[in-house]
Amino acid sequence: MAEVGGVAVDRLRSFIERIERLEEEKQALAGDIREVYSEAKGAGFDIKVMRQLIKLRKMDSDDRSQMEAILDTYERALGG
Amino acid sequence: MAEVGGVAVDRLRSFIERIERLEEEKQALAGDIREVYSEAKGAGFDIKVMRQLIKLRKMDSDDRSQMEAILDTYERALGG
Amino acid sequence: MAEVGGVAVDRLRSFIERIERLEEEKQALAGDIREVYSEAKGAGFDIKVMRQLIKLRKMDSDDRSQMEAILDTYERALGG
Amino acid sequence: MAEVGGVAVDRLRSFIERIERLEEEKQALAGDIREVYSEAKGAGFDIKVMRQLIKLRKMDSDDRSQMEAILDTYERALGG
DNA sequence: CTGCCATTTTACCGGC
DNA sequence: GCCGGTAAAATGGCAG
Repeated sequence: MAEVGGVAVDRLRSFIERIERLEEEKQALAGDIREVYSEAKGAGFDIKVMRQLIKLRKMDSDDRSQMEAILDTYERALGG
Repeated sequence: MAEVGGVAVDRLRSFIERIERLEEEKQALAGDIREVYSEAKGAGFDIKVMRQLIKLRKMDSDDRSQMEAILDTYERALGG
Repeated sequence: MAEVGGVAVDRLRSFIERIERLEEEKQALAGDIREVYSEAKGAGFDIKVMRQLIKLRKMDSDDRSQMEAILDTYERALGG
Repeated sequence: MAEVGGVAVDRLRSFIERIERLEEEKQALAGDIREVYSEAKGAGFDIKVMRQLIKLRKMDSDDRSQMEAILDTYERALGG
């Protein structure tokens, strides 16, 4: 029964299990993050503000990456 | 036939047609945008760079909005 | 800096501003669409099902056998 | 500025950095998952169908009548 | 035709 | 417990 309707069942199962394992780990991390927020809230911080700050910091680093990408493109264009 | 299975058919149809009309207009604008890019390309500009520039400008304005949101939140928190 | 690369900078700026203007309008329409969905939701319709209906209507001459999927969804929606 | 609001700023920074670190790890896992899908695609599997399978397996005791939808999709996939 | 990017859709989380 | 908004996933479209 290695093939059903032309599908390599074992291979498929293997891929799916790898993905499921990784998603479990991902969910665990999501849980950890929630805990940290919760802990911060307990320490008197405002979760909403924290999320906003983190978002802003991420935006800034995205800005920097984007700027670098543009410079790269320019360099390549001038070099070519 | 104003109701089928408890569904107000005419009302539903009306909503759907409004949405479809708006989406048509949206698609028309997407077409306009593509034309401008195309025109710019014809004038010798690099579309990829243009997209990057526009993205960066948008990020900057998002940054500003986000910063304002944080200040708002702080103000509300301090005022409360 | 109006003269870097000849008059190109001004030309580029003009293209970019045209695009940004068009994208603003596009976003405004997206907002209008969201509002209609919201209104429909308030009138008791199932937004998810509406989206599928609209998608189907767009297919038209395309593979209409997907209608089965919509019907299934309806059944589920009506049954729930 | 370490003393604004007492020691609070440093405490806040610590929480935020913990969260950012965890989110980085989460993103890394998301990347791993994408790679597995990509590998599966290279092996000839249909990613869209795989996603649905995984979704179904997660439901388990939940409304399993959705299995019909998956089966429909399979039929369509096998037919195409 | 393939990979990448934007948009759209779904799912989650905090607030009320 | 529900709703609204916000972040993640997934699909579709465009450029190369």
